[in-house]
Amino acid sequence: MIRVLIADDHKMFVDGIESILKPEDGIEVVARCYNGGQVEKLVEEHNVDLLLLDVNLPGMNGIEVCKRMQEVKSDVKIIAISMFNEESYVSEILSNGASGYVLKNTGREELLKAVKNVHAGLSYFSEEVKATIMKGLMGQNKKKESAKAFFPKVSKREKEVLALIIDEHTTQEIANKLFISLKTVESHRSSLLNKLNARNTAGLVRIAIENKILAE
Amino acid sequence: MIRVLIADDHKMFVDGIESILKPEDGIEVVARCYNGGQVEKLVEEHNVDLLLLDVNLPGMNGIEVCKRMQEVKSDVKIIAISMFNEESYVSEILSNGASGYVLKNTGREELLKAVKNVHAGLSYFSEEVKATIMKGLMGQNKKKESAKAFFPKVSKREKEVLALIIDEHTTQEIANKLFISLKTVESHRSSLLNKLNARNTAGLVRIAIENKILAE
DNA sequence: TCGTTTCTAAGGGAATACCCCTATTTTTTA
DNA sequence: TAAAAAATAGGGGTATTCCCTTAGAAACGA
Repeated sequence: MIRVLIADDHKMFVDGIESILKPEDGIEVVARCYNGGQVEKLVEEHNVDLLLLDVNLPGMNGIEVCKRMQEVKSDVKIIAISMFNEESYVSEILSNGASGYVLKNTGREELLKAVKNVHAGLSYFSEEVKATIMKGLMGQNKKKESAKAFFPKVSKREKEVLALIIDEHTTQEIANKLFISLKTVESHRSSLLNKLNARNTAGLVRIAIENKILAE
Repeated sequence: MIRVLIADDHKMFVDGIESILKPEDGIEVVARCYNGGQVEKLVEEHNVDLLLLDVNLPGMNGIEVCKRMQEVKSDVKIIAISMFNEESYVSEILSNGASGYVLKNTGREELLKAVKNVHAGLSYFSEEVKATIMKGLMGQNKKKESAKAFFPKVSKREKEVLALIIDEHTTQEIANKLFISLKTVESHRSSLLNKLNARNTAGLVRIAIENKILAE
């Protein structure tokens, strides 16, 4: 018997899910709630196996609930449900412990399949959700390039120096490693500060990492 | 007519793809090659619309070829083909311009669908590939946590100081902002260097960002 | 309440980074 | 082939970080 808790602030929707799951053998809806804060308590009280969790809950949202569940009761499986097919929601909640993600326009058969799959230790995602993620993956590069363009290009030697700075080497150590003078390395550091618009080493490292300067 | 170039170092495999595509109306294999270096030249010479590209090519690998194509001929569509359903390969090549990713065990119908979809401006991925990516998304969190555990916990005040360091403030500026003495901030810096096992500011910033110390 | 951690702070000194300037040689690119 | 960019390097000085040691007060957990 799969013991299910439904958490969604739209009552009509909770009823809808329940009416789909109720006739099914082997599935029992043991509780329902309309905000995130109650989830933890109900999971304990009703010995819940699987949580159908709305991503956009009032109060404590779905992502926070997921994190909390991982900490206190990581054996409860979670399927995220959402109105929105948003890449950021999907990746956020999946990396915080959800095993499935279905959209609210999902039909009866698909929902049942999701519940059974996830309970069996597998994962389940709507086709649309998978498509969104793949699309996001493809888009990644373009955003980077537009952001990158704000910096004058960093030369090959500068990148070498930058890499060694990030790797915690001092100017003297860098000079020794590259067989050049201390003053030359200082020169490169100075250019880097200018080009990346940094005030000091801390900024240099942060900007270099955030903009993946070394990965070009 | 879709003008196709096949790039794969296994001749038998190239022949296989060609035999699938050849009988098809509207598709023509205009060239084939067995290493990455030749791709650019052949694409120009044969006015190629779509490139079927092996990810693991000798010499210049598929990912590099993709990057190059985006720079010099971004209207050529690319479908990546690979023996391996590896998350890193998939995300890498997709963020570098490929519109599809199919595995080498893909059947005739699926390959044709991929070619037609991608040529029409859509994308195409094998089911197994989509599953791999989703699985990868789910796994992200666990790795982070295990890495985090290696550090002693950073106190609240230390995090404030760390944040300001990363934001390019000097010790004096931080002291002023937090209404504490210069020496106190130095003390916090010193503890941070110890706790995060860093040699200097550069390391502090890198380690803090890589391990998302401030996001806890 | 008692130990532990955290936050606070200091002196003093060595090491490192940052800034200004200039300048030659090599490499790249238009 | 001339101009531009990159790599090299110096002098001289200031600012900042880093290291060592010590230590009181506050907050916190058991």
